Amino acid sequence: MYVTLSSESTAANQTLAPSLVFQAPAPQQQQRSYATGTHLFHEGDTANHVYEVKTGVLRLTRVLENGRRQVIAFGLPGDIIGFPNGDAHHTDCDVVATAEIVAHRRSTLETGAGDPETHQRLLHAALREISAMQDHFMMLARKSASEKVASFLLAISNRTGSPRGNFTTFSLPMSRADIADFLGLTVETVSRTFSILRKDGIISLETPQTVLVLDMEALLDASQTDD
Amino acid sequence: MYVTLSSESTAANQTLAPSLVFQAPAPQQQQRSYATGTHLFHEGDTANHVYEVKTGVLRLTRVLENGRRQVIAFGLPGDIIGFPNGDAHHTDCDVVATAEIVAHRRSTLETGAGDPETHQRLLHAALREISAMQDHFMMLARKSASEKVASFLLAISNRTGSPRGNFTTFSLPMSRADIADFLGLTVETVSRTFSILRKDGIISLETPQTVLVLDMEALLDASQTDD
DNA sequence: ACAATCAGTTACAATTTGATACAGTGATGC
DNA sequence: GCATCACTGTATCAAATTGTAACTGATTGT
Repeated sequence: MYVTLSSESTAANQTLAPSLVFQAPAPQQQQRSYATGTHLFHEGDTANHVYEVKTGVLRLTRVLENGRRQVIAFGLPGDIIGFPNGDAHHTDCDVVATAEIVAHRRSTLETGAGDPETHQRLLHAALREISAMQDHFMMLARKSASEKVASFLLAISNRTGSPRGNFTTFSLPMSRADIADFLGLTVETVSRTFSILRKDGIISLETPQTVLVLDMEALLDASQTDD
Repeated sequence: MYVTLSSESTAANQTLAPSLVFQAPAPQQQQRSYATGTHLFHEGDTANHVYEVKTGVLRLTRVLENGRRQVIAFGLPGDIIGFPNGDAHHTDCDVVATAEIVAHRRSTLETGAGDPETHQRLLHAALREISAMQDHFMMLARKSASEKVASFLLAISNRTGSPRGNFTTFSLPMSRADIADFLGLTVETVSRTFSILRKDGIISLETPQTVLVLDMEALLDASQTDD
């Protein structure tokens, strides 16, 4: 049981989707490029595909009536996103940094028909997603602001960082507001925490969007124990 | 991308599970009863089954080294829990209130072999799980303490409540500490918030574990807008 | 019967985070 | 060139939540 926002049931007693019609073996799925700002789908759209990110960055968001927004996840290279609930997407999805994406038919996820190997791959991606989200729960609920920001930088660094001398550098294509809405903080708090990390000599910002990690060990500490 | 606690990859580039050996059609899965306090599995255990809750309440938890604990979810009747990541469970699972449970083989989730209908049902449960967890993100990150507690009571009420005159009543088999660790609060804050709801005439506690909702409308308001 | 323990509750102080306001910077457009 | 706008960073103050500690009532064991 989770505390869902609407009253829609999360129980297992909902009706099964009608079995899908047979489809001819899928042609080789093609990779397409999407520019920054492009919407891949909106909340409520019929979900025809799940998306595999090859390069670039996507952003999954949900918005409440009162304007409160949550960035559910960022889609980095290697991620598969857009898992549907029933027939519909339940988040919005935008491109944050120009992305190369492979779209897989939803039927490939739901039935093995035509491409059992990809079916398995997508199924396992969904299970891995559940596991990763469970970890993220702990982060949202049990970490302080500075731990959250440090953890975030560490995660991006591990996924997209490249070495520069003894240091590691990476870009943050998303805005401070996106980071705040992802971590459950305000922009001010995110900004404050970046400043502290700079003053402590742990990171350096070449531009607001370019991070240089000066002391990876300290960043790791900061992600686990509060200062 | 999520901010996972360890550095384990959440990317899609991990190796595929070896294809599973053929299994004879599953015999009718039997329902078993588990007493309060029983452990269904621990973090790291090999995952052989996923569990469908028929009656009772389960609790999924993760613990950090420093003692911080997160209750990931409660398993209420209708829920399917214990989705594995790779071969292993990534949470602990305990019985909070004596439960009747049907165990489904993991292979039924991962391959359709033997029981394609249950395979579909489990797959859809996993996708519904992802959606429900995304909603829960917003709750953990963007709701105040009182909104969280009200939302929680509302969710339990909707799932397990029974009418008593014009009111609704239900039991809370989990401790205040469990509720706090589920909502990302402290026990004191949970307790305080219960008291406020009582003083406002929204709920009444016959015992600390038995809730009577006196004003469902007000509880719904409290779950969405802070007082 | 009595002490010990534990869950829950309450009060108060301490701390963190959020809200507000404002300044600096770079991009865009007229 | 200059105004405008979006984004970022900083400081100050207010509000919410946590931490600490004390207290209650129920339960357990001796």
